[in-house]
Amino acid sequence: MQVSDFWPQNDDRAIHLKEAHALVNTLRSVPDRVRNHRVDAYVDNLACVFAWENQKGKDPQLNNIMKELYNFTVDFNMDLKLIYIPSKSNPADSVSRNISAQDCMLSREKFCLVDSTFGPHTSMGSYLAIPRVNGTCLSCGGYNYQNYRFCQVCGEKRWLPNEESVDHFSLDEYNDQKRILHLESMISSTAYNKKKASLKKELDTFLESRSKTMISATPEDVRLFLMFKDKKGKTQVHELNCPFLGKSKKQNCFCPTRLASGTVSSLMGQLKSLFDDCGKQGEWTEFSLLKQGNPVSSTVISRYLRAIQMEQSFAHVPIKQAKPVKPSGGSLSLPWSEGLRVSVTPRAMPAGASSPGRVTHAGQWILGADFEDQLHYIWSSFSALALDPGSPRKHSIALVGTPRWVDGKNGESFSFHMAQQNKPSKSALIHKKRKCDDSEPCREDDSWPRFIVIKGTEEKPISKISPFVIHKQIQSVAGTVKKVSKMRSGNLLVECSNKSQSTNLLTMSTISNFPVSASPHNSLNSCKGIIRDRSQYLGDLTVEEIGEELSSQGVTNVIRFQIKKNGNIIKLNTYLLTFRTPTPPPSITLGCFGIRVDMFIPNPIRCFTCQKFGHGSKQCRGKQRCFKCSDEGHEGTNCHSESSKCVNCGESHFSSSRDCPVYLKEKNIIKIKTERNIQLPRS
DNA sequence: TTGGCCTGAGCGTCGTTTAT
DNA sequence: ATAAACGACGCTCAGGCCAA
Repeated sequence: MQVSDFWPQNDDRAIHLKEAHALVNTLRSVPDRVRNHRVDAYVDNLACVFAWENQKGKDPQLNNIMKELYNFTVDFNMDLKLIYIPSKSNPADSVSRNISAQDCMLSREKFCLVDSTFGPHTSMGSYLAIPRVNGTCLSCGGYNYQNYRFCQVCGEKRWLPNEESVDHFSLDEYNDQKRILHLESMISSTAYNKKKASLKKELDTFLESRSKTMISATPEDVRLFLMFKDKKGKTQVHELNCPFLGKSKKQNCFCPTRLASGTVSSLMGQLKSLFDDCGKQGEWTEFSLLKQGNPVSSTVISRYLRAIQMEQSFAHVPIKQAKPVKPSGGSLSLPWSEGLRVSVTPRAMPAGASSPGRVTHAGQWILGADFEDQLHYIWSSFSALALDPGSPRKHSIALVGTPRWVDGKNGESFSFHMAQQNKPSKSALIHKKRKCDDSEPCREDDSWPRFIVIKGTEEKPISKISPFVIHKQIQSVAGTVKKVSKMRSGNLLVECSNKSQSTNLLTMSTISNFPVSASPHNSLNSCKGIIRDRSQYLGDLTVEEIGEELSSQGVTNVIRFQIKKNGNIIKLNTYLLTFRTPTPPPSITLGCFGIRVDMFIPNPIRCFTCQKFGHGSKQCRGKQRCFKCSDEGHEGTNCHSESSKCVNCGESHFSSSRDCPVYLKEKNIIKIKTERNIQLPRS
């Protein structure tokens, strides 16, 4: 029901008086609806709201209207509550800004001018300010201006004595209507519109079953409709442990069939268009008092689509129709992220071009700091193949992930783009895909972050959120995880059992409407290992070259140990490798030679200022002590004492001694920490 | 043959960067 | 400061494919 009225043009009262008066008039116009009721009225004027709430105001005129309003509520036994709504969110406001019928009227002077210039004319009826006179319609008996060709009351064509007069305003309504219908039918006869009409019918039926219409539908209704459609899909989405993972066509397994993510996206487009057509346009305003806009524009729906896309990318759903990829001159202009899934079929590797350590397998997950190198390699090898005229062109590259990067040093999230003008895309799907050759199953690798840190915000740290809510949220996002513990910083440390849990947790952005961020743990997801190249397979290769060769075996960084002897730097045959897995592999291959990998147990850090273990001099808050005599106030280089005393154990040896019992104890703690991959306090 | 699923091409819009 | 160029993205639509 819509009630509307207009103020006289000469009403120059202040807007708050008009608003208050309008409220009184509105209530008066619907007495039966408000009598004996509690009424919430949305008003876009704060002065009115405050005057009513406080039962007084500064403006006597406003107070008079409020008294009138009060009397009305008493007479009608009504409990009235005024709620403020900003003008831009107030649907009634937009109506009041529309052109009214009165606005469309010609003034008497303008009408006479038009009439004298163009002669007698038709239609417009009540939209003209001139009275209808001189002439009665034979059909309805209504009064008309004598030369009108059509009755101003019923629209019937009238016989006129002067048919020859020129009528510029007359329309060939019949033929125009016919043409409009023809044009309309052309539009509605297209396949797309037929589909849309069919979809609308289906949506109407669905909404009817929920006692809703398109006008009252919410994003939740739309999501339920999409889920209803989802059940009719024919794309089989395999579980991660299904042997048919990555296979196309229907397989003989119990994995569910769903709508392809592209179809869901297409459906969303059609639904959005349908809601637009019925007047529900613009962004969905979930948090305003009056929910309005297009429900398909809601974040509920876009998150649903993202989830579907993610689910199907994890399930390696192959793309049915494929198009060739055109490499853009070798320049890498892809947004990158942590946790991208790279899907490259083995045939994408040009024969002979891939060195043994660099083959990227289908379904491989690229994580962490070596991402850039790997992506460069994939892209260059792929480009090389695509540019090769003899290429069988049956390979694919697909990168799917979330554009987010976590700084390994500071643990901060920031967006990143390389060789890219614009910001990285929000879309998870980064590059077009080509037809997957499913002759070879996709291989899972285990380089996914097992330990995820979930941080709250300063306003709402994790500790302020109910543990039950946290538990439920983690359950809903990732299922039953291996372990959840609280870190000393107050953040949550979640240990995942499988890759999908890890990936799902990394997408978590809220817990109970409070923003949180999830990122891989900085140290627990990687480890270090030692290789001793006694046979000198590696010769004089640089660490960069070695790192590149070993990257496919999970190596993200290589450091070669060296010592200083007589002022000369001597390179040792011991290498420190960083792996992107929580534990190092027992061995790796250097080309065709296997070599054992030992756990790297770092030496305890001793502070050069206070000589205590566990921190460096940069973080030291203690006083300067001598490593020789343990006295305060001077360094060991300036020590003239003949006796020695350890700062840590008090025995007569230098604080730097490797035989110090405190040093040995520290070393043992670090060994336990490293071997069990646990945090220092627990070890 | 028909209807529905599925995907990619094309187009328009918007935001950002670069050139003038 | 402004225009042009560029890329990302959303939406529309057509056509291939497949099952009933």
